Amino acid sequence: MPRAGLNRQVLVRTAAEMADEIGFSNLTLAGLARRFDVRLASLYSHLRNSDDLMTSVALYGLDLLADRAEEAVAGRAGKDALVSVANVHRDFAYEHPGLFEAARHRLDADAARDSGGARISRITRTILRGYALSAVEQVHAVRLLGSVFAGYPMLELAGGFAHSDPDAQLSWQRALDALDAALRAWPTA
Amino acid sequence: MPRAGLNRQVLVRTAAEMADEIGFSNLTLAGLARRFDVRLASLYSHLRNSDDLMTSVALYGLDLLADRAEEAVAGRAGKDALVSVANVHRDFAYEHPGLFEAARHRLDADAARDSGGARISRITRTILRGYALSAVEQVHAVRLLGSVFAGYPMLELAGGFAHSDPDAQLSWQRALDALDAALRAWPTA
DNA sequence: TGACAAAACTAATAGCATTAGGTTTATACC
DNA sequence: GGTATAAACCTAATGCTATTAGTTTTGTCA
Repeated sequence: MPRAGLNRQVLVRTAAEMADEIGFSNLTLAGLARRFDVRLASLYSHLRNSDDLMTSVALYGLDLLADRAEEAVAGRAGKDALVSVANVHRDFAYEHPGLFEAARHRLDADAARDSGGARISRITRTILRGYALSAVEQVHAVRLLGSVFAGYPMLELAGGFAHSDPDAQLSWQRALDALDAALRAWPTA
Repeated sequence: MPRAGLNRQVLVRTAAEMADEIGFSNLTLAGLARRFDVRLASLYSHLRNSDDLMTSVALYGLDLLADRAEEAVAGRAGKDALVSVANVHRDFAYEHPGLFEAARHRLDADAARDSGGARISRITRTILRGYALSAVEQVHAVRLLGSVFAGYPMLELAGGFAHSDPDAQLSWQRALDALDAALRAWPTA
């Protein structure tokens, strides 16, 4: 019988697809092994353990999101950049609910430092070049934006806004309008 | 040998404590049974299954949070109410990280409807009485506030803002200042 | 062709969840 | 006080996931 030809990258990418299909929290090594018609123990040639896979999927998701955010911000400024990057986050959550969930997987400090997460922070900061904020205030603003970029789609996917009257899409636009206004009139101490 | 004297409420309350100690995602029926020095199977006299426990803990957390938010908003208006309720969320996340995590556990539509989550939405809406927004715009604003109330502490606990230069507490105050400004100057279409 | 490393396997252990079915305990009633 | 009963708790068994140790197979390169 021929070999499956597994390697770390193929496993992580397939696990990422599975996470989007069944949810990151339902992802298992056993399920991944079944997907390749391979015995569970065989995966240990390529992965240290279960958490290694989960962490890798989380990092993969963060990188993918950072790539898209990078494209989205290129050549834009001000509200244009804000809306563009914000939509990348929300679209990503819809397209890749499993990876979006994975992105909240706890990373150790080392892994976190040079992850896509750190890149996303930097990208978010470039949005702010279109607004007049001091360096310190920029950090505050990045944190606020990050909260909304992560929090809004999370609540939306969790069904928090489900089928209630004003469309979630409209609320999202309003939220971005409000954030733009807040950034333009940023209250300095 | 005397009975443990278990019942659903005691189990859920203890599970809630355990969630805060070890994390909601590490909560297991087996661990709960050990806590009471009882066989795992015995729990099934009081709980339908594992998800029943998780859901119950989630609802317990939402109720507790809603109670605190209710107290916090009473007799306040405008920015005073905003800051007060916002701090309830953030303090809750620090005091009860497990329950805060549990609050994001997916609920079915029935359970969600009359959960503390729905109550929290209503409470958030009463904050807005201090600002001049139409009924529809209030819903948009509630969603924005909810995103920040959930998203900011989540990122903060996840270590997203960890030990980087401006204190997370200061960024939080700035975020609330900005939200207050955004609500006062809410951009209407 | 034969040696070697890596890939994949078998087998064993351990933990959690769940169900079926048997005991024990508290209690309510005679 | 004795006894019936429901509920609380138990044992036992099954199936799933994760992990490790040790073995066989396969591709490749000399």
